[in-house]
Amino acid sequence: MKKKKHRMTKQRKYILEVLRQTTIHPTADWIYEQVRKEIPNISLGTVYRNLKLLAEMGEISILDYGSSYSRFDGNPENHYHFTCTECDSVFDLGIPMDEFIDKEISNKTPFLVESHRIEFYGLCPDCQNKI
Amino acid sequence: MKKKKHRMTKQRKYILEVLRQTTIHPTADWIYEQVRKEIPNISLGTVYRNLKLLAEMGEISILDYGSSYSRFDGNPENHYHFTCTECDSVFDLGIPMDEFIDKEISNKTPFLVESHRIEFYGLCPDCQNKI
DNA sequence: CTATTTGCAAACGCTTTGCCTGATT
DNA sequence: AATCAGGCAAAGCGTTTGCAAATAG
Repeated sequence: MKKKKHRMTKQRKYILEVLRQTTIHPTADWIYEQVRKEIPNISLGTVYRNLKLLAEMGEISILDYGSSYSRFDGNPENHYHFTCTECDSVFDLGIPMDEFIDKEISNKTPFLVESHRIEFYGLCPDCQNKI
Repeated sequence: MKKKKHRMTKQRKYILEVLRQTTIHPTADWIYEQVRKEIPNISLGTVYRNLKLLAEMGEISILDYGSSYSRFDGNPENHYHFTCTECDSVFDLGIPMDEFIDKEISNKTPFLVESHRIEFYGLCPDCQNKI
């Protein structure tokens, strides 16, 4: 594992700056539009490459959920899931939904919370043994 | 709003059956492969159309995470989010992470939990006023 | 210098859609 | 007959990648 050197190009620097100065959790395209005001000929590919790199560097975070494709669940009831970070399997958790947390957050914040989902991450039994 | 009638075709029926008999939270493609064993000339498009319809009917649930594109966050620290179901805005919640929940789930289940994320859904202040 | 990064455009991969034929009521 | 669903293939769309030229250190 060789450590790579990262240059702080003006593109990278400005992308990070734009992201640090907003709280709207923008899409790549929105960021692209903002950066274009300063660096008109930047390409979308560069934006994507830098967002990915900045996330790897721990400077920002990405709010997708890992895989690119959807998963389907024969159980239509809301319930919690556990995703193994090693093998990507998704399991149902047999623990009950927290009934009160929505109300609690509604009281503590200006948001009216109607539902929530919790995703746990870690190692499934099989992968705990493999490592 | 007119209510549509849904016929229970053999394709739809078998897709639902496959999904009900597994707990692996499969992808559309995996479902397609399973159904093909029974209905060899079914098309992927039909699988997608039915999965979407079954979800609308409340028979199954889809584990994608809403929008098709990623959102980026200038804050690399893990924290909770609130998504407005009306305007799709994403907000940071100023509440602290629950430090103990990972251990609690690790104790109660066979999974080794290393982290979790919680997404709350409901109405943001602006949209509460609009409705 | 030279390894990294960029712009451009083409490719990717999952999902959706249009169109027409076939099935159901 | 009228409506709903399916098969097929093309289109869609956000994202990734290959490549030659540019550039940071």
